[in-house]
Formats: sequence, structure tokens, C-alpha cells
Amino acid sequence: MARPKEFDPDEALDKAMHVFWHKGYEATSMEDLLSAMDINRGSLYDTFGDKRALFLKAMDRYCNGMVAQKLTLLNQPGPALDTIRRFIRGMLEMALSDQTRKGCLIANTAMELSPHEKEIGNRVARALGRVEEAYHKVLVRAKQNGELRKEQDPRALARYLTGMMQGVIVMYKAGTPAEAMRDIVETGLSIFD
Amino acid sequence: MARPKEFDPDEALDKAMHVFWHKGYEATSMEDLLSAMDINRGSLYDTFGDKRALFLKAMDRYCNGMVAQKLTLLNQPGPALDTIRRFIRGMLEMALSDQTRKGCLIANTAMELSPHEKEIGNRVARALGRVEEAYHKVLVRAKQNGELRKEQDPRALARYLTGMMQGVIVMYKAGTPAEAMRDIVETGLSIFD
DNA sequence: TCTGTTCTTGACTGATCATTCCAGAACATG
DNA sequence: CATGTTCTGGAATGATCAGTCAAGAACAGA
Repeated sequence: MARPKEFDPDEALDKAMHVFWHKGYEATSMEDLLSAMDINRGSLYDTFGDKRALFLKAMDRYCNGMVAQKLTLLNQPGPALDTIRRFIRGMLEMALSDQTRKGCLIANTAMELSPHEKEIGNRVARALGRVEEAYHKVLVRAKQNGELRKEQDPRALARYLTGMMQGVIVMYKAGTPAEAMRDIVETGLSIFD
Repeated sequence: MARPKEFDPDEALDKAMHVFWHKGYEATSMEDLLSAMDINRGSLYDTFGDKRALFLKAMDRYCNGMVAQKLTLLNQPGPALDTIRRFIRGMLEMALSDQTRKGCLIANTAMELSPHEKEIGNRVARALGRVEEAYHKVLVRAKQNGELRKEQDPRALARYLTGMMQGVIVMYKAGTPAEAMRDIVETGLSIFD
């Protein structure tokens, strides 16, 4: 019974997410967000709250969108270890093809805000936990199928893969050449040989 | 032939380094730096230049101090792989004992600034290169001593260790429990078993 | 067409940002 | 003790920051 919004909130949030993803929280100004989202000040504050609230919504969107979608790739049928190898190599190639070097919003946020912002830190931890669980699930299957050695533990391996991929992100943001990046990933995966 | 400084520039730079290390570049204000360094505005600008110049000096101090010192541990005699294991476990325990979760200034800076600031990015890359070289040197010795399998390449392994440790830092900044951190490191090291 | 609600717009606020500048204090040299 | 240089302290700058607000536009329902 009133005037409808002239913009799509999901679309605007998506734009905001990409700005935070690219520049980080502190380095992003409301001006940056406004021009990227192409809406007005009042609309932004009315719809999303303040900068911090908008950032939390952007994180949620990232986790439920980008991350969740990628993790479904780990549910594919076939040999478990092959699925993992394919997944990790795919993530690397995707990263290498991004000229803007945005990396991963979760990793970026972990580094910038986790130690200082408890609520945000909790979300980061939860997101990383979801990643670990996704690896864990495939690795349990690998174990059952006899694809792992006796001393290899799915939980420890899941944590290892989670951590190693975060390292890949750091090296990639640091501008490491593709060849060195592939060395890291292939050597990391050689644990399954 | 004039009034001497009332403060020790090295000491002040060290304080500044710790602030940047703890809070990051953007989140650190000149006020933060002034109060931590316990000097006055004029003195800061006269001695170190502007914020960016101060940050570069802080980075250099970190690389030539903290990092270089740690890397000498990789030059110790004895079995090469044991040296690496000791080094990496030591780094982990050192990190876990830091309640402030500062992490590593190089990794923090890689994530915050490398993609956006070329000059800073170059320093990050150079620092990571030095780390890789330090690993490489020990790994070449390991190879010569027959501590590595035939298919294991010192260069790839050095890159792998460099990257994996960056991942450890991210996970640690994200607040990952010590137990999970040790899983990551021990699984990562199991590549040498 | 009229009414009521919500959205849009842009000016505005006060705080904080990095940086400059200058007056006076402090010291080494003559 | 006098002089010249450098350092100190703090006020002041203009830019930018996040966030507020009021006036008017736009639309849905009556």
C-alpha cells in the first residue's frame, strides 16, 4: 500500500558484497558502496542498516551463495580422492583467472577482523567449519572405500585441506606466479598418493 | 650542533611496527601510532615521513628483524627434515601462545594491501621469497642426504611449506582451536614420512 | 482522484582522518 | 654566555568518514 523500492535489494547486496570482497571492510567507504550499489544514502541505511550490518549481510550472502555452491561439488559421486583433487585444482584455477585478486571473503575477513570483532569472527569460524565438514564427509567416504592409508584420519585431513587452501589464498593475494601456486597445490595433494 | 632527539627512533619504529602488526594498515590511525610510540606529531612526520612511509619502514624492520632471525633456525646442523619439523612446530607453538593473535605482518599485509599497493606488494613478495629460499636451502640438503623420496622436488616442497604456513596463520587468526591447528601442521609435515 | 504510506534525494552533522605549521624549548657549539 | 640548529608540543587545516534528517516524489488502495 505504498511506493515500492526502485532497486532490487538482493542485487544491491550482491554489489556491496563484491566491494567488501575486493577492498576489505576498513578500506571500503560508504561512498564506495553507494556508487557501486547505485542507490541512495537513505535507501541504504533504511534497507540494510549501518556499514557493519551491511557487511554482516554481505558475509551471509557470500557463505550461503558462493561458498555453499562450491561445496556441493564435493558431493559428486565417484572416487572420493579424485573428487577432492578435482575440487581443489578447480578452486586454484578459478582463483588464478581472477585478475582482481579478490581471494576469498572469508579468508580476507578472518585476517582483517576475526581477532578484533567477535561476532564477525564467529561467522568466519562457522564458515570455515562448514568447509571442514564438507571435506570431512568426502574423506570419511574415502576411508570406507580404502582410499586412505590406515594412519590417515579424515578429521585431521579435513582440517589440513581447509588450512592448506587458506594458505593458497594468501600466496595468491601476494601475487605468487601460477607455476609456484600449482607446486603448492600439487605437493599438498601428494599426501594422497 | 643542535638539540638531540628525546626518543630512540628504533624503539619508536618498533612500537609502530607492533601497532600495524596488530591492527593492520587501514585500521591504524596516526593517533594510535602517536600514543603507542609516545612521541609527538612533528617528531613522527620529521623522522619517519607520512603514514605510508612509516609503514614501509615498519615492514622492513619486521623482515630484517623478526623474519630474518627466525629463518636462521633453518640453518642449524643435524638431519634436515628434523630441522624443518622443529622449525614449523616451533612457529606454531609461538603463534598459539600469542593471545593477541597478531599473526604475521607479512601475511596480514599480503591480504590487506598486496593486490592494491604495488610497492608494498613487492616487499611482501620479496619477504615470502626469502622464506621460500630458506626452506629450499634445507630441502636441497635433505635431498642430498637422501632424506627425500626421488619424486620429491626441493623447490616444490619449499613453496608448499611456505604456502602451508600461511594457511596456518589464517586459521589461527580465525580462532581455530589449538588441537585443529596441530592437526593441520602434523598432517602437513606427514608429507616427509 | 484523493489519501496515506514508503521511498528517494541531497543537504547536513559532528567526528575523525592524515597532514602542516609555527612558536617556543632545548641543546651543541663557539 | 651567545648563537644557531633541531626538536617538541599543540593548534589548525581541509578532506573524508559514517550516519541523520526533512522535504518532496511515487505509488497502492479507496
